[in-house]
Amino acid sequence: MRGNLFAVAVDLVVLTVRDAELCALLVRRDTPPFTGRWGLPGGFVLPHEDLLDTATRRLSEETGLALHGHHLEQLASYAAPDRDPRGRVLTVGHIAIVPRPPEPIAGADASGTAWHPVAKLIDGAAADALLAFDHGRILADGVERAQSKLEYTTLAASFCPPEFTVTQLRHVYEAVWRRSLDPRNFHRKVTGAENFIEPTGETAIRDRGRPAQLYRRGTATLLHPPLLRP
Amino acid sequence: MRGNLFAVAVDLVVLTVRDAELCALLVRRDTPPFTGRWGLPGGFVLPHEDLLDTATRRLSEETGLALHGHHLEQLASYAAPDRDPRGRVLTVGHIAIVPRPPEPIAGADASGTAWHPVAKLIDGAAADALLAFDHGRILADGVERAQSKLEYTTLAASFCPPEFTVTQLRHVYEAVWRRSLDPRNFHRKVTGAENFIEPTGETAIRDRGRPAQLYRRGTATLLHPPLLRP
DNA sequence: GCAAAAGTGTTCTCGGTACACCCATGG
DNA sequence: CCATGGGTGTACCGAGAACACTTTTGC
Repeated sequence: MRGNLFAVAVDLVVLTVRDAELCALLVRRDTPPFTGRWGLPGGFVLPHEDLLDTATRRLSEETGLALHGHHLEQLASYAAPDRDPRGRVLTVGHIAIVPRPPEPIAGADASGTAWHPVAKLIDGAAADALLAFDHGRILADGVERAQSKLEYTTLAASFCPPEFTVTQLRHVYEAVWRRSLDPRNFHRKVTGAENFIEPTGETAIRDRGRPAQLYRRGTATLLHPPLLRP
Repeated sequence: MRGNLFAVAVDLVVLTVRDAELCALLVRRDTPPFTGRWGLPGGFVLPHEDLLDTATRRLSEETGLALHGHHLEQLASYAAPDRDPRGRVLTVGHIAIVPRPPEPIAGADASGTAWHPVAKLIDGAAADALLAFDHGRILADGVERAQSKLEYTTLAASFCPPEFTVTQLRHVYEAVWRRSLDPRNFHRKVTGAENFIEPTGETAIRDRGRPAQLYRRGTATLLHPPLLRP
């Protein structure tokens, strides 16, 4: 068909919120190229796999978390001729959103697998050079996608455990957007949005202050009306 | 590195507005597979090319239009194992926006190259089966992307010639969204948006009615505030 | 009772919609 | 002067921001 062929890989921007910070999962590379540098989890697409199959498989292999209910979507493809010193490799970036997982990461097949706050990886002056390959760019694109999808979809709930409070949900928005929001207006907006979250009837146990109502994810995927960044 | 390699192609959803309809450029295939069927223009990525290079080259080869100022962006990648009967082919879909071009299409290297209204290609019951490969899906994704980008970017101006009237711009919105808009409110919104369009000082010649002010594209790429679909 | 956090009500303002109205041209 | 389309003014309405206020718990 054509003489010039590509290896095709999938890379994952796996995002979660820990301690009020948006974090990405990185693996320390133990083989060339870029040995010793941090990079995105990922791997090559096998003969029978579609792209999301590969992404799902690698996510479970590297985090030990099966993808039940976790959000996973394609981001963009990267294929600059010189992006991999080994030869022509096209990678399809994906973003995955997971609730804060138990630690250490169970079942990970890479020894050096850790969560890193994205702020330092993106804002820094020489941020591009911190990660292997063009993973700094892919990470930045993934974070931007997540930030904008919080506005008009219910993606934020994917960062939360099955049952959560409105305040927890607000902390997700604040961590991803890196802005603080008015708790009172936020409360009204998310409880007013159609099928964004639905009350369980239970309340959360707290050390002090009024107990908060618990909610679970609703059926909506699009937000009407959207929650725009200030 | 890995035994399983892919051919990598680029496919183009080239959009324009003709006679108040959103149209896509299709080519009639004269080689297998899908001989005789319509498909998106596109081609394989050459060894030295990045994805946008291939897209730019194929756009100019198939439409005769150089990409000066035309909008071109990546859409998504498609790599289902059975999407091409010849073997494993990954294609990176792109969308290109062009002003209404002179006809017939000059310099096209494919004899059967024609504009088709997208409505019939997408709405129809068996719309998926009309085009070669998974091009029906790629086209639908491209149209959806264009529709949503009209809301929060200045993309609509890319459908217009260098100088245009507010009414022409409104016809773009109406064709892409397939909704009619209030001409008076539309006028105020687009002339009020920062750096969306700027007046040339000239007026358009009309057969009847008050002459319209001419505008050119402004410097903004994002729309503040956005123009939301009703 | 007091502190702390959840949740509600009220006011102001701004952007969207609907639509009446005026302007500039050809015939 | 009339038809036609370009462009402006205005009144209403709903959503967002700011913030005072009430509720429910632990100590």
